[in-house]
Amino acid sequence: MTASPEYRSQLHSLGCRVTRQRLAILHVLRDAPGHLSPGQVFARARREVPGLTPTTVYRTLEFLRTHGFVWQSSRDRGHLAYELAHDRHHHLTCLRCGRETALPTAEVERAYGRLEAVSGYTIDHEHVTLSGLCPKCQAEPPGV
Amino acid sequence: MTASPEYRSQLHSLGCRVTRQRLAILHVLRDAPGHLSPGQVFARARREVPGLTPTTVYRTLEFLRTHGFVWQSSRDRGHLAYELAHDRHHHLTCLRCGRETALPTAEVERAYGRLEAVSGYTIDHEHVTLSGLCPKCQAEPPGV
DNA sequence: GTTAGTGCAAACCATTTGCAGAACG
DNA sequence: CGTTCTGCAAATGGTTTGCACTAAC
Repeated sequence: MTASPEYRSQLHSLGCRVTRQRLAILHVLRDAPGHLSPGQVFARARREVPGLTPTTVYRTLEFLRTHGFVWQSSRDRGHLAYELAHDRHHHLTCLRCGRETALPTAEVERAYGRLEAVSGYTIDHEHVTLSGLCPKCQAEPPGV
Repeated sequence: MTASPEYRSQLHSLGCRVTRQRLAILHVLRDAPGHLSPGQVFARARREVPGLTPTTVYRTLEFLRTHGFVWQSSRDRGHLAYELAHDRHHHLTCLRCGRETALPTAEVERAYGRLEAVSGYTIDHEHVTLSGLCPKCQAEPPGV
């Protein structure tokens, strides 16, 4: 969590106020390797802003989403997850060990492009998080 | 909701009891075109079993899932959805009008196959529900 | 008759909302 | 200073759990 003139100016140019809470939440998302749940964002951002409340986290995440700062996706057990939007990469989450792996955007686009052509739909790429078994966990015995 | 000797025998062979509630919920899922939320399952199954409770629906869906009768997937706004497992087809849900369209399994397999090859993962096809805009809604003005 | 399954009520947890005070510009 | 944003507290809604009763076998 270092200084962040980029975020300051981005928020400012939107006519929005630059608050410690928004900066802290942006920092948390920037430093996270993959997706974070609202609860995880709250736990980490509270370290930077002690008086922070979950309410503010939810409102800020929704604010950041509507302004294009973060992407939202559906994750396990039907809960929401957020990630910074600066680079649009896709994730594969391992169902067993939880590890997240980035997917080449080009491949994902190509895969969905075929499905779009077949169906006529415009597929909403951002809202999909793929999950499966990573190579390591495939090699391990299926027990546990 | 007709007679269902298939479900009776399937349940029976597992050593599980054949109850009106389980049969009703299986009928509801069988007659549904796509995914259903627990709440939707409850509303429909209650018509067949008046005294049914949401509790039983949740427990039964979890029971059916662990025994391979239904698939579970993450849907919009981070909620759960279920569908009968007998035929593995994939769905595309329109974000605006909610219409569900079946996708040719072969195409989906091919799309994911590429991603699996690139990543080394085994992708869990069943837990993904794709969403986007259907052709009709794409043609309509973006307002509202 | 046993045991699994259900209904009821209450608990639980993530998320949302109303409102008054604090902070940004 | 005016407006936006936040904190607090309470409400909400979907989901889970404990326990006693019912029903399947």
